[in-house]
Amino acid sequence: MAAAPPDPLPNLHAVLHSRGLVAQCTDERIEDRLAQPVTCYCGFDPTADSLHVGSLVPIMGLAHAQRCGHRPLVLVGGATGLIGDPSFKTDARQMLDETTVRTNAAAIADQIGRFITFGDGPADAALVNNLDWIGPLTWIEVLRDVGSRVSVNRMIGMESVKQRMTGDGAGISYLEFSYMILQAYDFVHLFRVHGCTVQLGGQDQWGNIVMGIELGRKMHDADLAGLTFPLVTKADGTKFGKSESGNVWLDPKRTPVFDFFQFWRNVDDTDVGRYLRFFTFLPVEQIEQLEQAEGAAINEAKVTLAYEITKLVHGTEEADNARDSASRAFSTGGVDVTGESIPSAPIDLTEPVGVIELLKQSGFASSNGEARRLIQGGGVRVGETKVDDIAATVSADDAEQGHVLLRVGKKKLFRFDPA
RNA sequence: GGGUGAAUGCCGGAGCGGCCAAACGGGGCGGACUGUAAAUCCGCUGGCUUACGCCUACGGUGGUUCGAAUCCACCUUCGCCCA
Repeated sequence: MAAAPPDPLPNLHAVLHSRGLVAQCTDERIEDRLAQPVTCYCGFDPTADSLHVGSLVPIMGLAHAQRCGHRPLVLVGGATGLIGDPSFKTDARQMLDETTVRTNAAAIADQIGRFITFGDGPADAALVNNLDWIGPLTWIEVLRDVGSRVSVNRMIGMESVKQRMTGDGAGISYLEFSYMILQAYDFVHLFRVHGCTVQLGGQDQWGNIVMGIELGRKMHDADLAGLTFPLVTKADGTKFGKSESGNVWLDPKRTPVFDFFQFWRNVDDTDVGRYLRFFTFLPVEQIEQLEQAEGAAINEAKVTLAYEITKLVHGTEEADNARDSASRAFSTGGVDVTGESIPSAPIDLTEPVGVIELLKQSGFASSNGEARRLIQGGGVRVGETKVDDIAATVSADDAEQGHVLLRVGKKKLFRFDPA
């Protein structure tokens, strides 16, 4: 074993624990294990060409690991993405083709690269794709080397499988059933090739992680461990990570930075402290101070939360932009909302354009009827002026500081830039 | 393979052959109140239309009827029971 690093780094488990990021771990003595630098991994599904905020917890987990001197492996599930994880899903997942999976994997790795450092150093992260080792496997090899060491009795006893086999679920196909074997095999492979001994994952991955550990013991007498992160919940009980417009993505093309910022700015009071711990690197002491705030002062903490996360994901400049735009739009009542982060589109104002048309172009209304209802409900403003006529139009004269700002409700903004 | 039940709008879930764009609940959106919070209250919630109205919609295809989400036949899918 290598000598301890000269500057003792904080213990990963202690760090994660202090931030409420530990749901379960397999090893009572995980702290001892993590006293030495280890190689750990966490998997991400390449189901889209961007991650969304739901993946931030595992990303932060890997980032903390790296900061504690460990070597993170980012596994993109190229192979498992071709199958679909059945864990706690009610339906079979859509399968993707290999080209898509490869493209998505690259995009995802790029996003994760903002949180952790890739390279060749001892604690530098590496990107691995399980398609590279699972792809070449033959059916016979798998059955003989892996299948002989896996108990179906155990598998059907797992909660994630049970749910699909009983009740009113959609049933489970053999394909999906095999998913967990692939994931277990990943762990064993990474142990063999990279000396990886710890797997991190969401709480829903517990069963899969445990399977990998058992398989490692049976195949190589390996001593593996796992740690899961808690499920991110919301005070109102709804699913975390969704906004009116669906998933909140890390890709600014899917979720404009302004909307991203606002997503965090608008979290429930009671969630702020937890989210600060989960999603920022701010010292716990500072977070404790922030969450002391009572009443309206808690908004301070929300701004910090939104700013810090936006900075991590989109960079300082974008974060400044979003924060300033938001504060102008909501606090000072000004209309100087020119920040680049606000969703916007060009417009031709040589002829007056109906407000209904603008509502449709901004995506706030999907039909004339919906746009009309919004106006009739009193929810539409152009700049600071409330629109109360469904036939209202906007012309070049209505542009303020060269822009037309369309507002729906209290929080939704869209900027039109006249050509 | 046999028997049986179901299939409705974003979801759940009602729905005597006409009064059904379809009760009710949830969700979502808008408004009031606030702190860009929560709770509460009010309104809206298929498309086109200023509106009268028209169109599309109750798994699919045909049929009965002046008229069908509601009746019949077949098909598809799912659930349950038996083998």
